[in-house]
Formats: sequence, structure tokens, C-alpha cells
Amino acid sequence: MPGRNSSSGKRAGSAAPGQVVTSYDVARRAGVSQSAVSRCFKNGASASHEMRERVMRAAHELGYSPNAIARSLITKRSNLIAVLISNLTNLYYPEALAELTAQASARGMRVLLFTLSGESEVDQVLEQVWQYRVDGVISAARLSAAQAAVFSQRRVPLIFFNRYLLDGPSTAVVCDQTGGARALVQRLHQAGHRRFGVIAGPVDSVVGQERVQASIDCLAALGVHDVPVVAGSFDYDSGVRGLHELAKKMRKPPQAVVCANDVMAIGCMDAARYDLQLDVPQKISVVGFDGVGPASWASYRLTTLRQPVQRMAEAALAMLADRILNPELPPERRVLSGILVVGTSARLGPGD
Amino acid sequence: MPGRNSSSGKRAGSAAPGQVVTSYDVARRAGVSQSAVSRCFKNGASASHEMRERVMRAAHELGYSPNAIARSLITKRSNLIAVLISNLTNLYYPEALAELTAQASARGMRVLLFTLSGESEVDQVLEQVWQYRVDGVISAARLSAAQAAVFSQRRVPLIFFNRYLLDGPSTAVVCDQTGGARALVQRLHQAGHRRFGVIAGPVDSVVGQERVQASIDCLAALGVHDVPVVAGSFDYDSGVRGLHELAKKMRKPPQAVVCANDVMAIGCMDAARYDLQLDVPQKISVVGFDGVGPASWASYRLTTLRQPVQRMAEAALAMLADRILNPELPPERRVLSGILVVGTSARLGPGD
DNA sequence: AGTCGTGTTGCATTCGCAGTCAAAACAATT
DNA sequence: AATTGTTTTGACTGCGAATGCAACACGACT
Repeated sequence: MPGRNSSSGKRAGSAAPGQVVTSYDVARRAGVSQSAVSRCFKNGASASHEMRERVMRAAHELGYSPNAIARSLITKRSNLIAVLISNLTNLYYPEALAELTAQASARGMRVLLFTLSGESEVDQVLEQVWQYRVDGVISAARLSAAQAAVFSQRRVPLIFFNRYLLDGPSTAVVCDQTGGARALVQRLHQAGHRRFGVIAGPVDSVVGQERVQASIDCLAALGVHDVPVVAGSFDYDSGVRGLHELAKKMRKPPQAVVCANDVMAIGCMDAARYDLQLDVPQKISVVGFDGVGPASWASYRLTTLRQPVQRMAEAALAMLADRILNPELPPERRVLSGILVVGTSARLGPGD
Repeated sequence: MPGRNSSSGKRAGSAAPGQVVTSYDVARRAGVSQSAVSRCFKNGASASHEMRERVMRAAHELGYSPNAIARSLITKRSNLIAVLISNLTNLYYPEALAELTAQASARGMRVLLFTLSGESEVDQVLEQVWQYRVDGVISAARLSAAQAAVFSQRRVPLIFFNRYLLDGPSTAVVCDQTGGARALVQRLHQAGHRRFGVIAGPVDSVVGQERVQASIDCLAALGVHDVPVVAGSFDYDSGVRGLHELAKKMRKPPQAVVCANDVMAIGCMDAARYDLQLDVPQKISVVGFDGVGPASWASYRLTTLRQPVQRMAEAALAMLADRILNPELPPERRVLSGILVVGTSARLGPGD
């Protein structure tokens, strides 16, 4: 096929700026065929020592990097994964994202990041996800069962991170909120707290719901009923507001507050101290979930259930990689247990 | 060219799972040519109403999404931009990243995220960046002049975010640290502070250096000389350690501490209160830079110079988009001024 | 010398789409 | 009716790399 030589003789040899170097250019310079070049860049392919060396030298001299786009087109593997995150401002997610990209990179995958602010965007984002032919998706954002169904239809593996589908099977990595909540609540109860309050997360957060429900159930089992619950949205302000609402609802402030995440717990502590002039933990105990950075700051020393972010990311990528190789693998939920971090934001009983 | 029809007659009509739908499939179903399908998905292309409608219907029925990979190969536009971030755990960067992806998305660009932990990784990451033929790069991570030079050689636009090259021209968006530092320092001085201390950022942070240098210069202009400076690394612990070091170095704690970022300022406040039992701001004033979320929490109410993250992201993407269209545009540094956020972490003079 | 096996190498084709060019269809004019 | 102008459409090629297949080279063995 004549005319195939993409940049015939234009380049003298050294990397000319602006000229894109293709495998044909490298081939010509090394005096071999294009397929040979291709093979040299794929390890495990048959190529003699001598050729490999010549090709590599030529490639280096020309500043050649294989075109991942072209490669993807023919191999039908983009080595791209999409990561969907709803609110990066959530303090927990940046840590997760950092872990996910690091782990992905270690596995030779690149991360295409999508941040969703509104629910409505999801479908537009998914359309982009399809267009880029990603090998798989990790979603820390909420998807509907219908949206998730499209993934299996298209044979694109989907792993939920720190959440899962309520109405249908899904592959997911989560932290055991129930066990964690039980540990926190039991020790609060042992310390003598009886008047509890709960600040919940947004309704679309499965883990938020779990944390709240598990806390309530555990309290009920301990004989504490009708625990007041107020809504929150995982941010600082809703923690502040949450405590005020609880205090109003209960006539006077609760003895112990379980918050569905750390940032709200921090807001709650600040509200207790600065608005209600309550000493923490002498007058009020506060606990949270996540184990974000600020939770360990001296002003808070929050007692919380730390999520094993690193291990979760690891698990998510392992599951994803497995499903990229074999899309037929059945849905699976991997549940890791959290780590109880005992701070000074709550008076706790001795534990078991 | 026979055999071109990628999935000849296999699919009955409805989207068969696992089968990838191409523009040929859509074309066959709509009874038009492949080029017609291509044109229908590109707006501004000539196509009759009727055809457009038929094609769109067929595409919808088959669940067709154009293959961005194939498109990129031929158009030589991937619509991908790479974002390089060194430490996502930095609290300032998640906010910036969220803005950047949102803005990129609005401009029809997708974000390929690279997080660097060590310096050594940079070259590996850049190799990946080249392979994916991104249209441009936004770097919030440090690059050497040599590394940056490869960008112009390859004609890939590079925009530095919140930093710039010291040894060479570069296109960058930054916040005016000098003016901000001056504002902070002058007002601290007006309030009567004379014994200052500075907690610096890591040496590789240009903005960190600027903040420190500008503060020192401004103090010198006000007659305060030999201000002690201790090293920090932008994290909470180094803020805590920083204050201890300053106190030791100065025999007793400083009256006012300028910290090169908010998180260190927070650490510094905590150290003052809980380690040195100093009331903030009665006994010691603390100021920071960035305007991150926690800075406004009730425990801190930090006086800080907030970076206009949103406008910075906007500017970065605008500059990038311009340079993607015209790679010849000269380097340019766009400097936005910060917003002085007056909290209660410092006693300040009246300002001008 | 002939046969076989092993290891290298090149040719030709393919991935899915965009864009060029020319043919075709249609409308507007003389 | 013939001509011109305008829009719509389809055939074909190529983007850059991977790969099945066949050809080839080389050594070992009969």
C-alpha cells in the first residue's frame, strides 16, 4: 500500500517539533517493518534482541510514544476506567480518589474523572462514559437500578464504592457500618448515656442510612427507644443545625449524638461548644463515621469509625480488574470492617 | 470493500447485549450510508431533516454511542485533558479539582486524572500523558523546566495551576500572593504585633515561597526585621511543629504567626491553644492562606487569604482552550487577586 | 543433502469514524 | 426543455497500531 508512510522523508532524524511520530517512522528509521515496532512495544512478543534494541533506539531518538488511542481502537481495551464522584467537597472522597487513582495507575489503568453535582447530570455523564469505551467504572455516586442495568447490557463492569444498589444486585465495596455503629453505640451506652440523638445523612446515601439504622436498632436492643433523628447533608453546617434541632426537639440537648459522618460530627461539636456552651465530652458526647483528616485534629479528637480507604480502593480495583477480564463474574459485595478510632469527643464505656 | 459491515445481520434490531454497535449498524438500519450517520452526529453538517430523523431513531433503537476513541484517531482531537495533582490530600486541591472537572465538562472536555505522590513518578506519568494524546494539560504539580519544555516540543499546551515555572516562561494561573500577604501582614502590624513568626511551605512550592517572601518583605518595610521562619510541609502536623519550633527559636511564642497555608495555620492554632495554653487571638494571632472549608469552622474562624478557586479554574480552562485552538499563543501568567477573609484568629488593625 | 522444529520477521488487514470528492437529486432560472 | 446553481448523499480512503498468517532463517538431527 503506497502512501502509507505517514511522514515520508520530511524528518531528518531528530525529533522535529510538532511532527507526530508514528510506528512507521520508527520502523523506517530502524530498517524494520511497522509490525516489528509494534511487537517491540508489547512485551512477551517474539522479537530478537538485536531488533528490539534497534527499534528502541530509533524510538528514543525520534521521541516516539505509542498512540494509546489507536491501540485501544484495535485491541478494544482503552485501559481507561471512569470514576464517578458526586461531591468531591466531602472530605472523605478526595482520600478515596487519591487511593483509587494510585491503585489504578499501579495496575496500568488510567482514570477518567467525572464529578457530578446534580442528579440530573448522571445520564449525560454516562453517555460520555460509553463514548470513551472505558474498560470499567467505579461509582461513588448514586445510580438508579435502571442506569446500572445499562452497564450489564453493555458489558461494562461497574463497581460501587462505599455504596450499593438497594433495588437489585450490584458489585460493591463497602465498610461494615452496622458493626461499627454497634461498637460506637454500645460503648456510649455503657458509659451511661441514655438520652441519645442522631444526625442522619442525605436520603440517597445508603451508608448514611445504614449508620443511622444500625445505631437506632442497637439502641433499641439496649432498651433505648424513640431516639430522635434529624436530617443532615453530610456537611459542616448541617451538623451545626442538626444539634440545634435535636436540642429543640428534645427540649434540652442530648447526652450523646451519633452523626452519620465526621464532618457533621465536627459541626455538632462546634455547635455544642460555641452555641450551647456545652463541654465535650463532659456534657455531651459526639461520635462520627469516616475517619477523615480533620477528625484527628486537636480541637476535635473525634471518636469515629474509620473507613479503611486504602483497602477499599484496593478491593474495588481488584474486583474491577477481575470483571474486566471476565465480565460474567456474578455480583458481589465485599464488606470490610472499619477501625474504631477512640478520641476524646465522647465518654465511652470499656468495650468488651 | 467487502466484509466491511462489522456485524452483518447478526443483530435482529433491538440492542443485543454485548454486541458493540457501530455507525455501520446504524446506517444499515436507517437505510443510509455510514457517512450519513457520521454527519448526523456532527452538528453543522449538511443533512436533510428526514435523514437526520431516521438516523437518530435507528441510533436510539440500537443504543448507539459514537466511539470517541475512533473519532479521536481520525480527528486528532481526543477532547481529553490531563490534570496533574501532587497531593490530593491537601484540602485545597479537591476544591480546585472539582472546579476544574466541572468547567472542563462544560467545555466538552474530559479529565484524565493523574495523582503524583513522589517526584520520581513525574516522567512515568508524562509518558502516559503523551500516549493518550491529550489535547492539553493542567498541572497543579511541580514540573522541571526540562519537563515543561517537552510540552512545547510536542505542541501540547500546558497550564500551571496555582504555580509556575521559576526558571523559564510558562503559562499559568495564580493568585496574587504578594498583595494578599501584604494585606494580612500590614493589618497584623497595625494591630500592634511586632514579634512575628513564619511557618513556610515546602521548598518546591512556588506560591508557598511567595507567601513567605512577601510577608517578610512587607514586615521589613514596616521596620520588623529578622523574622524567624521555620519549614513546614503544608500539613496539620507541620503547623503544630512549626509553632513549637518558633517558640523555641524565639525563646517565647511569637505574637503573630503567618502560615503559608490554612491547614498549617489550623495546626498552629491548635498547638497554641492546647500545647502552649495561649488564647487565640488574645495572646497570639494566626493567619493563613487558601480559604479552605475547615478554615471557617467555628473552632478556627481563620483569618486567611481565600483563593478564588472557581475563577482560577475558569481562567485555566479558558487559557487551555485558547491554546488548544492556537498552540502558538505566547506564555502568559494570569494573576487573580485573593479575597481577604477576616475571621477571629487574629487581632487586626483597621485596614485602609 | 534433506527434513523438521523453533524462532523471527513482514505483509496485509482490521478496528470505527471523519472527511474528501464526485455523483445524484432537486430547485431555480433562462 | 435545457441549463445552472444548490443541497444532499454515498463510495472510498486513511488515522496509527495490533495481529493472523505465511515466509523466512537457522540450527539440529537423521
